[in-house]
Order: sequence, then structure tokens, then C-alpha cells
Amino acid sequence: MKLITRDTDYAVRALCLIAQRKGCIVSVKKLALALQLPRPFLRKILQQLNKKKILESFKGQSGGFILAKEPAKIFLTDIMRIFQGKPSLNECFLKKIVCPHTGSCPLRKKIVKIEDYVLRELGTVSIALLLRS
Amino acid sequence: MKLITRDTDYAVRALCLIAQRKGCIVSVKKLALALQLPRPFLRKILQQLNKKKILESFKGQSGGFILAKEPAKIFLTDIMRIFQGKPSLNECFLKKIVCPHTGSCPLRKKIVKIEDYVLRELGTVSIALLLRS
DNA sequence: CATAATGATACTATAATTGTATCATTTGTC
DNA sequence: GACAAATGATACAATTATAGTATCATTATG
Repeated sequence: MKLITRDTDYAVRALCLIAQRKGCIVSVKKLALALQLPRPFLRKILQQLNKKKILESFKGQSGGFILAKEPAKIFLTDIMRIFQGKPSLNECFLKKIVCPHTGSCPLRKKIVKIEDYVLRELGTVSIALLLRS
Repeated sequence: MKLITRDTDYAVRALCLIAQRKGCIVSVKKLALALQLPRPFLRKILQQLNKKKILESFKGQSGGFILAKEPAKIFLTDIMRIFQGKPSLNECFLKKIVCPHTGSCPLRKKIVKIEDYVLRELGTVSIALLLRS
């Protein structure tokens, strides 16, 4: 039961570091070094964050990335959505044959409830929050 | 974000069906047929349920499985624990370098909280509940 | 004693995740 | 202007987890 994949994990770490260097352009090279993460993989991740307007990128010799939003406006759920798709926990997996609840499977209801809860809770976690001591 | 794997899924379906045939010994063959599931795979699953005392097995010609407990005492979390291990959502994935919260990462706290919630909710879902209309 | 079931376990296939490599493009510096 | 160092885009490879198969031994029923 893995809530957060490695993509998301690395992305959040990188975002925290970039946030700490307020305004400075940070290259993948430096990030990978500081975080001890595989550089090409991290690069791919940052490119995706750029596409999704979480980061802004600069090409050329002293290029790199900065945040495209305030740290308080970047939420864990945003990142999860990018790398893990819509966070739907599971389909109602019981077929009618076994499960008599045609439209109102209690398990389905539970799962929807859990899903809401998880999103609500993780929706309060921003990069800013993670940086505050 | 997958809460329930196929093992667990199949196991629950099979348990529901076995529960419906109160007391009757049901063979993998019949279950696989009724549920339209791959027979050898289902067999492996039932064997594991037997080992964990959820099912009781009978060898020989008209052998098969019956429930080893009342349906009301078999919970989804029991099954999940068997096939998906301890349902710990994630380690605190932020390293000290980035995350200044040495012992009190807010994300970690959240995740523990979510974990508790999920277990509490799924802990109320029993086979009996799934069969009640 | 043959048949049909489970026990145990090794093996294979598939899919998802994780990570690499490469070529093109951009930009600052000498 | 040429070079170096960065990102953009994208195809490819490796690893791991999940899903499923095969097989031989054992047991019980008829």
C-alpha cells in the first residue's frame, strides 16, 4: 500500500531545496548532487514539473529551475496528481455474483470515504509547510 | 495509489462465496468457475488463507475449503495483512538535508494519521458485512 | 486402486516503476 | 563565432512487483 511513489518523493525533495534557494536558479546538476539522487531521472521529473507550471525553467549555460508558484501554493496532492494520476484508491472490486449490493456496495462507500479523507489531509501539506520548522 | 491488490480482491470474493455456502466444502474448481478467476492462482491464494487459519481445508476426492471463522470475524484488514504485508503507507521520505524536522516531520505525522484512519475504517469491513444486503 | 482434491514450491509472464542515453536547442562566456 | 553547459523531448533499458502457471507429492473418497 504505497501512497507516494518515488517520482513524487524526489519531486518534493527537489522542490523543497529549490524553495530554500529563494529565487536563485538551480540546475539539475546541483540538485542531484545535494540530494544524492540519479541525475537523469531527476531531470525528467523536473521537466514534468516545468510542463505542469510548478517550476519555471531557464535554458542555456547558467540555466536551471525556479519555483513558478509560492511554496505555500504547491501542495503534495498537486505533485501526486502529476506522477501518480488521479488518486483513486480502487474500483469496487466485488462483482454482482458474489456481492449482492447492486448499487450500494458498502466497501465502495468506505473506499470513497477513505479517498476523500486522504485527499483532504494531504491537500493541506504544502512545500511551505514542509520547510517550516 | 492502490489500496487493495488482486490477491486480496480474489481472496475476498472467494471468502464471500464460501460464506454463502454455509458449511459446505467448496473446491477451488467450483470457486474458479463461479468467479471466473484463474484456477491455479486462486488455489495459491486459498492455500495461504488456510495457512493463516482463515480457511480450513480438506484433502481427498471431495475436498475443498470452508471458513475457519464466522464471516463476522473475518475483516478486510486481516486479508490485506496476509497479501499486502503491514499496511504502512510510506516512510518519511524527506531526508534531513532538505527537511528540517529532525524528529517531527509534519508529513510523517500526516501519514501516520492517514494510516490509522484507513485501518480503522477498513477494520470495520467484515465478510458478513459484505454479504448483508 | 483410480480419481480428484489440496500442500508445497519452483518457475514464468506481464506490467509498472525506475532509471539511462541521446540528440536537438538555447544561452552565457571567451 | 565557437564552445561549454544547461534544458526539451523522447526513446530505450533495467529492475522490481505483481500476476499467473506447472508440477510433484500427499490424502481421502468411492
